[in-house]
Amino acid sequence: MNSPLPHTGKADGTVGKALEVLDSVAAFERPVKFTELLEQSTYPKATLYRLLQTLVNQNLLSHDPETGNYSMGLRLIRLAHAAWENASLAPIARPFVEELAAGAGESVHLAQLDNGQVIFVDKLKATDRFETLAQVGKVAPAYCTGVGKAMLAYIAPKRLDIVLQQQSFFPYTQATHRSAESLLGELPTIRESGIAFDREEHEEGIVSIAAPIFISNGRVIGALSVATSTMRYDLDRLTVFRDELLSTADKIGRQASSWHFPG
Amino acid sequence: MNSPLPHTGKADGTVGKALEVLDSVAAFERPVKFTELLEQSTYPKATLYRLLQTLVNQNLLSHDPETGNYSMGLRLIRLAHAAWENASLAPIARPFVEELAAGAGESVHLAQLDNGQVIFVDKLKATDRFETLAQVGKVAPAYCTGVGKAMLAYIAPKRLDIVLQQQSFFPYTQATHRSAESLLGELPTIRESGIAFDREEHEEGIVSIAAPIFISNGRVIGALSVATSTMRYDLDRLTVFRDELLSTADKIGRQASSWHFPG
DNA sequence: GAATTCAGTTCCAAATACTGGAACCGACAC
DNA sequence: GTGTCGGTTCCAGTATTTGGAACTGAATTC
Repeated sequence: MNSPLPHTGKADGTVGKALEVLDSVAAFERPVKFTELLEQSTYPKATLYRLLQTLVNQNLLSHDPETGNYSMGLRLIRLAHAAWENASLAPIARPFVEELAAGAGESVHLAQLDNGQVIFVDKLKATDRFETLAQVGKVAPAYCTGVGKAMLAYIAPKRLDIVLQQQSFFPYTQATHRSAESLLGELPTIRESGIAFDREEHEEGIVSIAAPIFISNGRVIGALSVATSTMRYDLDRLTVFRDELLSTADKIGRQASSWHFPG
Repeated sequence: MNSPLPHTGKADGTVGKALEVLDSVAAFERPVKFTELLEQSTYPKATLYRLLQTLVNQNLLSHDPETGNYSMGLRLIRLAHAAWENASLAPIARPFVEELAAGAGESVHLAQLDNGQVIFVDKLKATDRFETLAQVGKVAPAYCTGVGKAMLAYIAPKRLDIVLQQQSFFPYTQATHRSAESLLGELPTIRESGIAFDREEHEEGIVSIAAPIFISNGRVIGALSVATSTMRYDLDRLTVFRDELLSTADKIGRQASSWHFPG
């Protein structure tokens, strides 16, 4: 479906290896056979086999004996529910996000940074009745999304260095930043205005206006954006959302602080 | 928040142990300190410490150095997205579920069986605009929910034995089955009608009518229910949903079969 | 302000689990 | 019947994990 996945660094211990395999199953985005995994893997047959077996035992993968296919396991969904409920910004932010979405009449995205990637923890679209949750958990690159850049503009310099390493700078569109330098050039502007734009950098025809969310000690913990299509709003007109967006981001930050949000 | 969690059997290898720890963090449903985990754990201090460290490295947990709290990691959400997208029934069933929800004007739940527990992979409520996804990933006992019993009625006898072991038979309400025998007594009735009822067995005031979903080889892969409150429908009147429910379950099953759904 | 706790972290030799080459198995094809 | 190709199992060598005990540093008591 899409391009180069920046891959996690060190695989410490067996657990790391198992997760690496789990990721590689996830990357296929469909049920996958042993052999397919094998040729894609650095591990020898026997090792991979045992790793898969462990994952299946643990219900992190499921294995259909009839077809020999491996697919993702339901235990992940259970675990993620716990993560979403009490470690993501989403439940705290929910009411504010709803309000913003209703007012704006466009999609609102709530994102956090995970390992140099943007991960969407909530998405709401005022119009569609049902659309939503197919999207939660989706990831996107940080360097070419509004929410991503909004967060990068404010993270600690040493963390920024690490995160920059993890960016692929794959040129999704004409407007995509192609290098760390190019991206770094934009960050001061973002800091000045407190707002980041996605100028069709990730997907042709999609633009967004994003704001960072801060916790009381000054750290960024997430970002919020209003995204829309160039069919309905051009870039300049996106600023109509600016004030609402900033005030919502602020409210979420306050709420998170009073909840002792981890970060 | 609720009662006894039936706990996974064997912890094979390091991966199993790590996941056990991960589960125990999840069970707290809030950020948790090292010590709290320690007293709850069977592992010695040093071991638990290293296990936690590994999980944090792997982004399955996050650790706030200021407060010393551990909480669930965002990587789980990313992984779960993959699981939800291509290993759960939800994306396949979505359109049918929407239709049913719209027609019924009540909540529709789509569930699968994981390790003897019911896990909700989708929930829709026709009325609320936003409610939904806080619920996806939630688990419930199989022995006292409509969807759970609908599935139990059709799984292979040897698998049923295992699953029965995993039930706690905790008496949530007056109507809850208190033993395997009691539960087994109901299953033939379910098989005759192709429909299972939740008669306020899990929660006072909540009732549901549920139907199993079969794949072409005859195996149950999930269940679908319409749930409502006794304020609006009493048990008998729930049967108004029967035909729609059965036909939707059937459509989902067909669709899943043609997609070579794992199971 | 020295003495005592206590949470959290590090050490290290012993115990254990993981590794991967090679051999094996069963199904299908030729 | 023989060959090939997924997939699974064996087993000795090796790398990881283990956990008692000792350490650190911050907070609490005396």
